[in-house]
Amino acid sequence: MYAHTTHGFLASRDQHTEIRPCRIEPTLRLEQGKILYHQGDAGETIYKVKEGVLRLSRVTVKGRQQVVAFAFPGDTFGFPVKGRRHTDCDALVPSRLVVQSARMPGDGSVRADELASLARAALHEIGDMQEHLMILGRKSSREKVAAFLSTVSRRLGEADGEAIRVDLPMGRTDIADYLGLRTETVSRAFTDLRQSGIISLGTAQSVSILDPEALDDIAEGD
Amino acid sequence: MYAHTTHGFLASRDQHTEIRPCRIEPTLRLEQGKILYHQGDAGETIYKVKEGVLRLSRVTVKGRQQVVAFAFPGDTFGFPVKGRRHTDCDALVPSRLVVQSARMPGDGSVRADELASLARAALHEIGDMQEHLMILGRKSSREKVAAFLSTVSRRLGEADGEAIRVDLPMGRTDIADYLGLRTETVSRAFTDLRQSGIISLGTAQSVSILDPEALDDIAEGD
DNA sequence: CGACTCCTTGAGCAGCTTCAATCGATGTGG
DNA sequence: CCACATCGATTGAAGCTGCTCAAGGAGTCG
Repeated sequence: MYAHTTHGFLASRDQHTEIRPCRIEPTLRLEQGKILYHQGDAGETIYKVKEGVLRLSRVTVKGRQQVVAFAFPGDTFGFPVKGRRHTDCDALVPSRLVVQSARMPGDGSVRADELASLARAALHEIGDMQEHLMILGRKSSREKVAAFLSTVSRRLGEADGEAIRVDLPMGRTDIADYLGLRTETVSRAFTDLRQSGIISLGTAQSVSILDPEALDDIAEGD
Repeated sequence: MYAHTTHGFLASRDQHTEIRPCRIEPTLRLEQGKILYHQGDAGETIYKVKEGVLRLSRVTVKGRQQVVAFAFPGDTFGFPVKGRRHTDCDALVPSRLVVQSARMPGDGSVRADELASLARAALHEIGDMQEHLMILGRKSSREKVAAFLSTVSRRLGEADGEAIRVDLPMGRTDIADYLGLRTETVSRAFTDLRQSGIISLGTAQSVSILDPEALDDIAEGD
């Protein structure tokens, strides 16, 4: 079970779900496992993660899942294309989100700074997805897992002397579906990295990265 | 040599970003093989393809290439992240581009409709990249090549009775680098599809899709 | 404690890659 | 005009990586 880390996340006074009309940025609470939206849903909003981790995924005809992205605190996600969601989205851990408009001019009054914020976030998202493409297309299983751990540790990790501790909010299946692998292969890669002395595992979820530099070397080493 | 089709695209991706005749939209010509920009270059513009095909790619430390995307007529590409290009870009065939600003508010005066056009194109790009992720993560070589041919035929193909004829502007190596495969594997997939009677090959570049429906079935069949 | 879920490990197999040779189209020089 | 060189595409054979199927271990919760 995921023990939520309390460090570093933005604190908010408002713990309520209700949308207050006087506020520009209504927040939303999402319990673990709850679905925010489905692929194909109509939607004109985007979300910014205040706390928690979300999973964006698509399911294929044959029932296999591709995790398109994980959304960490600070990330903006949910960009609709032609007013439709292109992925499913659910919460891996209890999460809090800020809801923002993603309406285009012509649909009504849109503020320029809102639009710019949307554009900037979308551009950032494109950069992230290109990284993901590099991982999927050009890496071995070991390299993929190393790259994944490196990224996650930068987003969720806590310094622990030389090491970095991370409490993974997602299971092996999610990691596999993100990297285009099977859970068995991910598990073997974890074991491999552990036996190389690069990481250590408390539970399966709690990872210590003992040698971040070596991890990055493996991740880069296409 | 690639003979550019000047008419008869089966699909055009032109959004409602009509160029207004009163404004000066600078166009750019790019010869075959010429580089438009490199990864890491500073840039505040985006480009819309009027004619031709561009290749967006990134090179890894070990010299292998990942083709992130192909830009076909009607596509907008080149979104800078934090003012930097995230890929290399070069022309696979002689191309003509429309140059557009991608500056954000704060950098100067930016028109709302320009910004909205940028945002819309970026959102569209995200959708395309998600498709690419699905292809890279969850498909066999045969399925990847089928999905690729299906996409390209919709963008560049000319109807030919039941069949669709396509003149591929890219070589086997580019296709392989796009799909996360080796050229030999791509070649074998072409041969496979040919022997199944789904496609036929004039030269290696000129493909006829004899059974588009069967091709899509293979492409979907995760 | 026992049922459940998820992770790990093992063995065999399939698909993709690797290395190598051949073919075909194109271009060049004699 | 033909011989030859060149580059990309194709084909073959062998090896390796990741997948499949299967069993066992570890943590969780009733």
